[in-house]
Amino acid sequence: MKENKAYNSKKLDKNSVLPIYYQLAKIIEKKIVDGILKPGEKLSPEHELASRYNISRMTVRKALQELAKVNMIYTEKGKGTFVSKPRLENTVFELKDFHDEIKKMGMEPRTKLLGVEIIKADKNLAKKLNLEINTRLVYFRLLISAEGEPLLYENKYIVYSKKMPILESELKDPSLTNLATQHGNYFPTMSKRILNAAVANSKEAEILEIKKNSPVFVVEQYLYDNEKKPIGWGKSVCRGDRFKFTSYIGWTMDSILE
Amino acid sequence: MKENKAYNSKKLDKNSVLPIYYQLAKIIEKKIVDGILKPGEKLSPEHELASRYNISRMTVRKALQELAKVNMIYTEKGKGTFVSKPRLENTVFELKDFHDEIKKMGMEPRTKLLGVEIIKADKNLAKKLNLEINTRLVYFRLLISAEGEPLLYENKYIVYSKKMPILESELKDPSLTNLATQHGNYFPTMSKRILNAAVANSKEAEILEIKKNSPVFVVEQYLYDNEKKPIGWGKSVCRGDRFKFTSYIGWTMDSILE
DNA sequence: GAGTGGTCTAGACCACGCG
DNA sequence: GCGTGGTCTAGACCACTCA
Repeated sequence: MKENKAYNSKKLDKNSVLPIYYQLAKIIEKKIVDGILKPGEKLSPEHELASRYNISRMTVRKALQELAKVNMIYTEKGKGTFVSKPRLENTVFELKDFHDEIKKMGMEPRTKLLGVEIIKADKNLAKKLNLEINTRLVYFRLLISAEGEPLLYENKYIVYSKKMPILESELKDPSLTNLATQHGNYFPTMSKRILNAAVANSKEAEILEIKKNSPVFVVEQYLYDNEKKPIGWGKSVCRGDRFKFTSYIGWTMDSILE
Repeated sequence: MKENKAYNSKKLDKNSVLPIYYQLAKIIEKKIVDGILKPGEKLSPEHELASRYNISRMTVRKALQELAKVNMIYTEKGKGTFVSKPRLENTVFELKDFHDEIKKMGMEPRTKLLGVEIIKADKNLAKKLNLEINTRLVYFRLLISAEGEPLLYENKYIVYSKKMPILESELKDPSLTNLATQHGNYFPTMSKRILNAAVANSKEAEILEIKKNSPVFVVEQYLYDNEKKPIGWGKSVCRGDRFKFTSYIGWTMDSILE
């Protein structure tokens, strides 16, 4: 095709505070966003970019790496580097610890411990945690509120392994990971979460002070140790009228180097 | 502290098919997972790792980069490299195009076009798309099903800018991005999505063949061009009994080099 | 076999954090 | 001032792809 007339190359300022690889990445990004380089098209080979801009190939690679990190380009070994098709549908919704989520919303979360007890696993829990029936578990019931309004009702079960008082400080971080670390001998290394849409049942509605059958998010969390053995399970019911998940995705590189 | 007795260093196999940086990353990962290196602790400086393992510093950096990519370590300029605290609550839920989601579930999606028309923006749409009232929009109504069962009801609005017939092939990818690319003169570069929990209203319930007030996910999507001007908006209602979002997070590096 | 990206080296200079 | 990570160079060899 040879549509690269090359001498339209913007210059790199080697004395700039901005790293050269960043400047180059920006130049290529602009060509893509402006449509000079179209999705599917092949970029010039690395060695050619290196000689064209009078920089080392490693620096070119660093620039391309940044663009690859945000999915604007991809490489195929032995073939070349290509412009990706924009896939603005591939978004991710972040869900951090709910305490953090609430802080992010600009409020101060408060945790109320509704109950803690040692229980024996029933059939259902035994199955979820892949344990024998009657294995002892620590069972937490928590209510998280902000500004006097209940937001979140949580039930968490941790495999019991050591006696530990409930510390006031724990309520500052009632995440499953933290509870398991405090109340179990296991070191959690893996976690699985499932997000469901549901409606509040009578009990949940009462606790959350919403109407029965109001929409809620239900987040289940499984926690595993480094041998993939389950060590905890939790279920959080969040008010649908107070939580939503937002995600942004951009066909730009703005995320890097903020 | 000097707890690095150093000569416990596992050896690197320079003739292995596995890259050296990957072998080193795995060695360090193991030290972290085994608790030899604890969260918050400082790693040996890069130059020290380089000389200890008889490799170049650039290779050490590549190894550390891989670990940083999965948040096991982080660097602080001028200070050093440190082991992160495990944050198993910081998960992300992926939501690709619904067509892809359905395929991922092992089913073959079918899209039915319930209607297309050119409409004029009312007050509500004008506000959402930041346009004048009465601006012309293309309005799509879609129903996506799999195995004879309706799963998803979508309403999408694209800023009208060129006449285009509705192509059969479009229904293979009825994503907002694709529709906007086909039916607008704008090149979408940014997208925002909002995920809500809700209950189906009468109309949605009828179309999705579920009971009124059943739980549903509602995904709103805004699409912008490279000047951040809105060019499309959509609302997808998904059956809560058929969709859930799952996410895994692991304190390991297994994702790299698949 | 020619062209490509993936890995690696052995140096170098810099800006930053801290005492 | 010293130690640290961040950037950069000018080479090298390899494995892969495709004609």
